[in-house]
Amino acid sequence: MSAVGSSSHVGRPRAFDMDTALEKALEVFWRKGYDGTSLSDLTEAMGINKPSLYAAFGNKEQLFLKAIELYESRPCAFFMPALEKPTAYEVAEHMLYGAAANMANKDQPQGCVVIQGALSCSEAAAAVKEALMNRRLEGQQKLQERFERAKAEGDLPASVNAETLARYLGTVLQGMAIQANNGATPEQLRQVAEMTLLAFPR
Amino acid sequence: MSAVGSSSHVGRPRAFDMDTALEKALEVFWRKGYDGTSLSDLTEAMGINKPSLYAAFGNKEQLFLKAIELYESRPCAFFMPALEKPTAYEVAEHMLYGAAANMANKDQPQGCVVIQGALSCSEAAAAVKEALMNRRLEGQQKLQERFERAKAEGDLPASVNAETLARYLGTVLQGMAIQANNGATPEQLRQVAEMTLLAFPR
DNA sequence: CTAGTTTTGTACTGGTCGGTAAATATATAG
DNA sequence: CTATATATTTACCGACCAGTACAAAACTAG
Repeated sequence: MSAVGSSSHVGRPRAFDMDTALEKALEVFWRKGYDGTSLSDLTEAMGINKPSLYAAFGNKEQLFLKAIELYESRPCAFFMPALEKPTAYEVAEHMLYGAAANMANKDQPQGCVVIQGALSCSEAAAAVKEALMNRRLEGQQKLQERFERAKAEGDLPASVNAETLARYLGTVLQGMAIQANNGATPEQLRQVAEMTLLAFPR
Repeated sequence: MSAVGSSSHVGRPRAFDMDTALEKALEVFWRKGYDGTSLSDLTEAMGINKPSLYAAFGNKEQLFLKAIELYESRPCAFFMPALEKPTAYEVAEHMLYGAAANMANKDQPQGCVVIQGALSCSEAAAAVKEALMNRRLEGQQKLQERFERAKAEGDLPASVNAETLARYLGTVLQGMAIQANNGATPEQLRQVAEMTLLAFPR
């Protein structure tokens, strides 16, 4: 066993950076959706040839799933951080205003790739569609659990239905993606966030 | 000029019904989206061959647009009828509960084809995407105008921002389509509708 | 009947799809 | 240096894409 630094590779070194290539792929999938994105779109945006793409990421489907993982783990992702706010109301608040800022951010495609990546799609995209469905359901489930915890902590009244509250919030967040897709500005989405919070139990 | 009854046609008669064929096409586009639907999907579902499709409907894009027209003029469409309710609150109420029933209706694809037909899509679908965007904006505009009328009629307080209210409602309605796509039941969507109305000015 | 008109099924177009085989290039290990 | 391992480029695969040419079929008009 030889002492190995963090990078001792045999063979020709990769000529591109996998992370930045994955960012490029994410951007294309985000704008065009899974069905609407061709391998040519991807290789052109990533600046690599097809065999390099397949060697590095598997195939189109696996590349998409890796892009989604990147999307959710980005520094600008707002969902998970919002869950950690101290009160249920602040959770909702940060999530809604985070979505308003993020989904209408002009520096990236409008909306949310988890929502619009494969909403209606071909059979070829069925697995991808299901993966995205599960992500959305898991997000809502986490929100529900957070609200159940808030009830246990006395932060929300016991009369509140955590599942309904989570679904209401999830519905607005998902609707915001469509609004952003339609050209809504961050300010307009903030107004929606403000109205949404009016229905929140205090 | 000869007196013409409603049906005097020269040439070989069409062997299929255009309306039912268009219904079938709508169902496919609804489930698979514009990019995800192939001409083979369409001809198979419609029970006709490609030349018949092209002769009757133009091409894939025109067929899609005609299917959307059909969708919006269906008897089960809820949007336009809701606009005619006497009060702003009832407008919102009927729209939300109509959406809950319609979008999660198990007898048809889940969600709304105007929302999910071409959300993220290829360049080939750009015209279709824009047409759907405009439909969504027009719907929200009609809602806004209805709420402005309600303010003029004293049915809504003058302090209400009709545009924001319309956007809030539009956001929830669009979010409901995603929820339905995720398998939400009509009852679950009704609960969302109920919460949404809590934020409505009375 | 014939002439004219439209729809039908079959077969085909050039182009693009996702994916890969094979040869060449560039690194490390010894 | 040689041997080995990995990445690169080029060229290609069969399948499918949206769309169409063409001739046979089925109707009306006269």
